Amino acid sequence: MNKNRTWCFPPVIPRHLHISQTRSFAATLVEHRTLHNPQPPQHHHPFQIDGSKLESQKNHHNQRENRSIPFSQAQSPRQLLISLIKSTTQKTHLLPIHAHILRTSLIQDHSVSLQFLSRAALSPVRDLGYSRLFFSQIPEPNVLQYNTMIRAYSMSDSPEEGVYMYREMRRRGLCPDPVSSSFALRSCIRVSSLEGGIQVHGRVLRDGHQSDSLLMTTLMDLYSCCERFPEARKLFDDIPRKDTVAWNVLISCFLRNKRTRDAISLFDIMQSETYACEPDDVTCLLMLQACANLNALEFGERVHGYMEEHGYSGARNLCNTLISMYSRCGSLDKAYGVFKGMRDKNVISWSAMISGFAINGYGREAIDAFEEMQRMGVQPDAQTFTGVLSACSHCGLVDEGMMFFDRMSKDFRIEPNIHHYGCVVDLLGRAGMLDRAYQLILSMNIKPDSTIWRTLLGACKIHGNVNLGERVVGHLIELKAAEAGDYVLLLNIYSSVGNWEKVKEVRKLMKEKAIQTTPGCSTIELKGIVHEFVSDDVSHQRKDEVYMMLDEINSQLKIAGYEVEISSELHNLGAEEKEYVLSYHSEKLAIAFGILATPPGTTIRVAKNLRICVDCHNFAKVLSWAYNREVIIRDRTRFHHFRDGHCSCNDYW
DNA sequence: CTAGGGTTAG
Repeated sequence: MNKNRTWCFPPVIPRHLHISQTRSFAATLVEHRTLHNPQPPQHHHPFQIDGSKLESQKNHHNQRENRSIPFSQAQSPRQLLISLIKSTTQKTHLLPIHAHILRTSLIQDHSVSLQFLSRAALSPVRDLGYSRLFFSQIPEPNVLQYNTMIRAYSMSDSPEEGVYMYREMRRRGLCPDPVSSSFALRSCIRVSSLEGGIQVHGRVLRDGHQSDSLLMTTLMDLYSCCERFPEARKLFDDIPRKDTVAWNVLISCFLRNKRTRDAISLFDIMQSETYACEPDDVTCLLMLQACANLNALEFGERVHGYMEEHGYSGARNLCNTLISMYSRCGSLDKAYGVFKGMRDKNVISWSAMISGFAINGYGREAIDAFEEMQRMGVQPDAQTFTGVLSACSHCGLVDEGMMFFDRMSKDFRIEPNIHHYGCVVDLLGRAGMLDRAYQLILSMNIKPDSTIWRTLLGACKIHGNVNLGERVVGHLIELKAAEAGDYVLLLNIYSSVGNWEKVKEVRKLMKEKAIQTTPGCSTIELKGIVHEFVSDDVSHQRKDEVYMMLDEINSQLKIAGYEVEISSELHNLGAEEKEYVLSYHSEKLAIAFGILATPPGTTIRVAKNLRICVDCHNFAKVLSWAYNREVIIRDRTRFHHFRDGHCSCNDYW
């Protein structure tokens, strides 16, 4: 309870403190405490008026002579020195104490030096060089003092020093306790050193600390950060009594390893009778992230409900995650509802809302929100601009986008990062200004990454620019980052201009390099369960019905005027073959399943891992009109809201 | 005589 109590002002520290003076100093502190203790009540509280600190300090000293200190509250000078150290917040206040400790040999007092060390090494002072100096003056540092140093290093810019100190304490014959190992592991995680972590793990086992659940969760974190999920899982299974945090760590392991569906399933498993573990706010946060990845709107709503029941729905970080989840699930109105209901919106809230508008195709609203946030006195940061610029690129607002890009560094002093450049390249590329986009990439003072080249390649595909497309693929190959999708894009560029020779060449190249194409995969959620389809999928339990339904839809849509779009996704197959391949794209299977399994009129929400193709885009457009269904498809980069034969996006027509 | 450790937002 008293942990949070702080002094109203930092006690004045005498320049040259001698041990004889410590007593009066101590008396000051005791008095200080009695003054601020609500019991017994003071008839006159000197600190109630703001800005009168100096004045009250004077009163305080004047009153000292008259005020008697109750004997029971008097403490030893040593303990008071510790309290004094604990209450310091600045390095300048530590210096005279340091001198005093050295002069009086109190440095040998482990408790005193530990307190001093943790003040100097951890926040708010956090001076590593200084604490290192102090540490070297301690004659025989003990485990706790080492731990403090390791902890400080693990949070610093040179975490590897933490591991070094961990080894050093062993050399000095000290046996690290679980806490030492846990801090050393943090250091390993920071530098993602799996070998270092495994060594610490080995020591942990030899020291017999394998039943320490806090240490085990840190180890899980290590393995999951180093992409060793099975090891992390094994550790979790061996924890005898798993608390909520242990579950949370497991969930975050699943999320980090892209096993989103498994992460979601843990929400119910942890609450089951076997484990009887209550999800907390962090669990909810992780669940919402999982929902956003999976487009699992219904499950997200369930988590939202759980949050409301358990009183977490007011937390700002959770609301921000809710905004992101709802908008990334294509439910912009719900996202906006949460946003509007928030009392204290920060940059993150505003940016989340702006990005939400952006991916759902509401460019104007995104820009309005950007203006509004500044009126509310919230300063945009780098990520806010990512949202604004992507809004402009998705909605084809070229002039506005360029203006924001310009103002970003000029008015807001934010240097463009790779994401900003990516948005602008996309913006220029879509608008057909391919050369300008190319020049922009060449002029960046950051090294272009594969994503940015891929963006330009996509624009080359839209505008059928063979020359630049080839150059861009060259850059990707140079970066050793060329993926299957890039070759497919190049292939499509060639076929869109009918260059079959080149198409053949690329195909051969892909075969030689044994490049595996990523299978298209679409998901649709029904009653909280996420169903997954890949092209030509035959694994779904209702596949026969789904295929039959798809055939029926195809014949209905043909009547409505839909034609299989052959010209742009041309591979040099026969026309019939082409039609066959295209008709079982994963998103079509998912949509067919949606029509099959939901009552008429229900909105169909599908998420796809790749970009939607022109044919499927047409398919969805006609279907939204013919079947009178709203269809919302989330592809790799954005949402397509289909209604009455139209789409919210301007990518295809 | 007591000290210190785990998950988490756009």
